[in-house]
Amino acid sequence: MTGIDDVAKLAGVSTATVSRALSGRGHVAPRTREKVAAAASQLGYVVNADASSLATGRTRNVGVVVPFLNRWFYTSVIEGAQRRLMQYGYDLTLYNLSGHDDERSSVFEHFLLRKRVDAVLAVSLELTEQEVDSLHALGRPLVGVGGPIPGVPTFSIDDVAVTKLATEHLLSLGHRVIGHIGGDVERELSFHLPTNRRHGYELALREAGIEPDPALYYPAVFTMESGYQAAKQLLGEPRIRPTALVAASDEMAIGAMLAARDMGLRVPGDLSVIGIDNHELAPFFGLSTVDQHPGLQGERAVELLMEALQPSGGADSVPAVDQPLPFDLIVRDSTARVPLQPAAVGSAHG
Amino acid sequence: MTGIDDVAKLAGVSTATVSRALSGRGHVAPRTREKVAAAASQLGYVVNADASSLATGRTRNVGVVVPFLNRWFYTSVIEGAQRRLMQYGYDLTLYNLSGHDDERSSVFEHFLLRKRVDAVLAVSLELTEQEVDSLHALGRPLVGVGGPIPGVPTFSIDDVAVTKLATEHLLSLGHRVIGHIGGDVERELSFHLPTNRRHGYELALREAGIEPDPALYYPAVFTMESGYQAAKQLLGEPRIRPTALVAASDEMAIGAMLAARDMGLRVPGDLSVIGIDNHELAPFFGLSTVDQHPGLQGERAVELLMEALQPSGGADSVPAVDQPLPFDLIVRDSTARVPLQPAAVGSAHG
DNA sequence: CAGTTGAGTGCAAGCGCTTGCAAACTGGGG
DNA sequence: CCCCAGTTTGCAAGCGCTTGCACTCAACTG
Repeated sequence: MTGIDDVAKLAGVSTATVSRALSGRGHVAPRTREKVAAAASQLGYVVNADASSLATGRTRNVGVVVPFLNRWFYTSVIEGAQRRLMQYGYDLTLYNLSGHDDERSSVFEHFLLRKRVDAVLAVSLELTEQEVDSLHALGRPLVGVGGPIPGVPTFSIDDVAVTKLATEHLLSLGHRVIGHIGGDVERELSFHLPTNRRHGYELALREAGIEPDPALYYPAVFTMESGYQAAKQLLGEPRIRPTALVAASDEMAIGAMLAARDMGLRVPGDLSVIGIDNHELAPFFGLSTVDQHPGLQGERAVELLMEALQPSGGADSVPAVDQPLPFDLIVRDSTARVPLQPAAVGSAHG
Repeated sequence: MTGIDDVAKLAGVSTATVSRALSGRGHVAPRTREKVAAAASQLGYVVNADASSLATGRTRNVGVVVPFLNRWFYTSVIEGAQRRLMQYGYDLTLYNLSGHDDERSSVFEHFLLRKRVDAVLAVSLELTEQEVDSLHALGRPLVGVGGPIPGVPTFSIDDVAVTKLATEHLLSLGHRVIGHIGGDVERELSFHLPTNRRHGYELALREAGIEPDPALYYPAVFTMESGYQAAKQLLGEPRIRPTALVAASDEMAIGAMLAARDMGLRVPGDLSVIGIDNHELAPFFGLSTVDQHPGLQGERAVELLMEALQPSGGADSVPAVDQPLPFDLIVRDSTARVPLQPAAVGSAHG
């Protein structure tokens, strides 16, 4: 393995100069820099990350912790984060918490704390105060995505506003009986997201002068199948028949569309459906939705992390507040004007 | 930050003993070991990974390289790999190649080569000889998953056999006119996978005495939407009407099921559909498929990597051959006996 | 022209851990 | 009681890089 000494020898300078020339730190004469660069590339020299880390205390590596991996949202965030990290010359070490609880503590105690990473990005994780403290104790910046964490700078979309927007879209199309398929509050994984989304739905209704009917809400678990079943319940109820459904995620919304179809309802002819996410399948199903740009969330989080890693200011240079992220209504084919009531058909056409 | 010296002082021994006691290498008296362990946990000491790596040359970190992240197969492999790595006490550094080509060379030149990882797991990647060489030059074991790489130990499923099995399932149900939705050969990303799967399909037919009809094949790109469109083409052709479809992936198969439904065909009443993967959505859609256990693939790959990392034997201790992986036919609701021909209905019931 | 400044470079002391070597100790056999 | 083999421990030399400090030298300043 070629080391810095080999390069120094070939370039006819000291290792100190090689280090400075290659890292760009300190003063090096342009000609010297060229000589060093030439020698390095001739030898195929790449700096040993461990030695460098040991000497500097910086690893150029950030840890990304996710509660699940096999979900579109998380992989999108990771992808965005990775894209940016690579531009900054950083590696990404992945910690996946899916599985048992002991895996979680294991991650925190043995992996993250080993000084392996310069910073940590927590995706949709509600960290305990203790976990936040242990991370802070290491002097490692920590940024969250997907929801607010007390004492930690985070990025998240305003779940209330997002669902409110989706619901308002339906209201603007004339819908008045709007159902909601939301996350099961009992098993809220993160940030009261299901609750917030339900609040947004109810808020929009109330502002439109409609009192939310509990019978129009059905809990589900953020999967297509669960959305399917929830929709069947909601649509099968003969006493209250919604003309539109807002689902707390696109996967649930797609499940609802399939359920509607299986029940002989046309979307959007008989039923409008809107989701939240802009999942990769949304275009295929023609699903109207609210895009929450998860890739962007990852990118922004990394940018903040990099800022916090600047020596100027230190870990406290970024305020520990939650920053709202943009979201956009995307109207496709699953939402339309409210169907004319049977009774009204004649008059409308007459 | 507490270091090994602090622990040594507290335990009343030398740093050498602490190191040996904590790592389990070398002889340490049981009582000493206990004292050290107590001291370490009292101080919350965790070994500095960089220093340890520098001293030993081992990083306890493996690099996992994937061509895409946002695909069920890849995340499943990663999840499996991560699970095992964590058990071995290893970290997983993720390199995602999706995006531009320069990202790919960047990964190889600047990231992987920085001695950051002890070993590399390449998922569904056709590496160039040069890339393999540069990895080998580092003395880092390399294992592949998802297809054979010359000179590299790999795990992969036998794509020919898998599709053959799926097709034979259909044949055993009496189907004789079976269509195939396969990957587009023009844009084969990895390992001639689409071609192999098509071969398996054709092989099964030939063994059953049926000559494959090119008109029954339609290329697609492994997405639900693409499968949907391919199925529409295949099913819309009035001259040859398949009674069954084998798709090279579950996502395409699901797209095909939706297409069939949109065309007024019942699955499996009028059309049987089978996919390959056992995608997480397969159960919901009742899709018959062939499970290829991607999580297991990741786990097995890690096990092989760990074996190759054993000092006994070195990087050459594992033979550079492709090992086949198990796969299982999973019959759900999308496949059934071939529908009785209209002409045969009377006679059958008569 | 002496004094000041700053660029450019090298020396060498770490960074925190591992491990070869040797010393110290233990116990059993002759 | 001495010697030998085996066990337990400590010393100290790295691992490959970074960087404070000191030095040289050229370009300015007044």
